[in-house]
Amino acid sequence: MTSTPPPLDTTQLGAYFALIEASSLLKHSVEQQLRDAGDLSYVQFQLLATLGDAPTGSRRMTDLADGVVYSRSGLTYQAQTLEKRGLVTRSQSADDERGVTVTITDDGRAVLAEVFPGHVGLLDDLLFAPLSRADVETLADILGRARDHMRQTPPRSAGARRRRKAAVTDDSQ
Amino acid sequence: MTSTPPPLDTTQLGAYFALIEASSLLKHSVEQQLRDAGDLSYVQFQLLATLGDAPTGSRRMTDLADGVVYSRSGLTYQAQTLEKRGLVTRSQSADDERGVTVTITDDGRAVLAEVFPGHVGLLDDLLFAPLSRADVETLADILGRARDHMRQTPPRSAGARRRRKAAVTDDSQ
DNA sequence: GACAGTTGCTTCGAATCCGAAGCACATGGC
DNA sequence: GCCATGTGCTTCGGATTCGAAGCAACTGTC
Repeated sequence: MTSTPPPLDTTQLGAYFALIEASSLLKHSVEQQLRDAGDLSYVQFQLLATLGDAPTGSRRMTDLADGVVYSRSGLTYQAQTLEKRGLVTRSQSADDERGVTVTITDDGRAVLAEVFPGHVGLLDDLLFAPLSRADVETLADILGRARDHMRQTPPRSAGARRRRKAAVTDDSQ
Repeated sequence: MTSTPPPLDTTQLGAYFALIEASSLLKHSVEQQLRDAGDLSYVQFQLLATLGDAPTGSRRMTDLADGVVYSRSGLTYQAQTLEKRGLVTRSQSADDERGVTVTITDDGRAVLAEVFPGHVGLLDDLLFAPLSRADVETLADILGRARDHMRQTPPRSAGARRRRKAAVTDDSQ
């Protein structure tokens, strides 16, 4: 028997629903903007942005997948798509024969630059408009803690083959 | 083009990323739990929960779609799936011949009751564990406002049929 | 009542997504 | 070196998703 069907109180329920709804609404809108502005899906944008943010402009597949919270197979698919469009290149990792390093190209950076203003504008309109500066800071703090906690806490029955701790590979030095 | 790439400051970026990442991580974990506990996808759970929450246990398709931020066609697909499993029924609306009313069945409620404890438990572990009571309240407030704002603000291309883009030049008539 | 425009839902096709299985390389024990 | 096991990525099959197009019913105007 389930000992106690632990009822979430109204506040918790409200926070949970607000989180899910807000992120869904935002994601949908952003997705449309990205599609219009640069024919990118949300994941593709996230990937390009992640790569563009990296010092070397490149990352390993697994790290990318973890970064954007995506399945490995899904990432393979998207990486292929992006490669076909010339926005990234894929090459064998230097130190690990089976590793694949994904690198953003100049075209990729160009597309990124193309969509970014609109992206930011949309965020301002939809997400930040009704929020004060303090709200945004608080939000970043609270959700940041939640995210960090979830990243550390493996799902109860992680079916994954094995969870490996990140050994931050410091690139060229 | 926009000559001013309005740069989001670090805090805004942090809030945005935290929102996306937190909701993604949460959604993925919840999805697994729902799959294991009751063979439900996240949307299906949302639909059942929405119906179970309604006084009459039923809603119109469009209202459901809006509620869970979903496409109409996607909802049709899921409603069919749920109907095949006997968790909901679909019937013609009384007042509108073309409207379809979806109603949760006893089996549907049973499945809902089956997965709910685990669902709540997971939320406690993943989302609420690192947050104080005040955090949760604040979160509900801020994200609630953001959600309400987004619900009111039609996306630039709302997709409604009557809403035609100005860019389309065939303004026949 | 007939008409045109609108709305509710479904069908259709194509894209995207995931988990499981598979392949290739890596690593440790012998 | 050789095997067992672990890890990185891809392939495969199936499920899910969306937008556009289509059909049926509603609405207002005349």
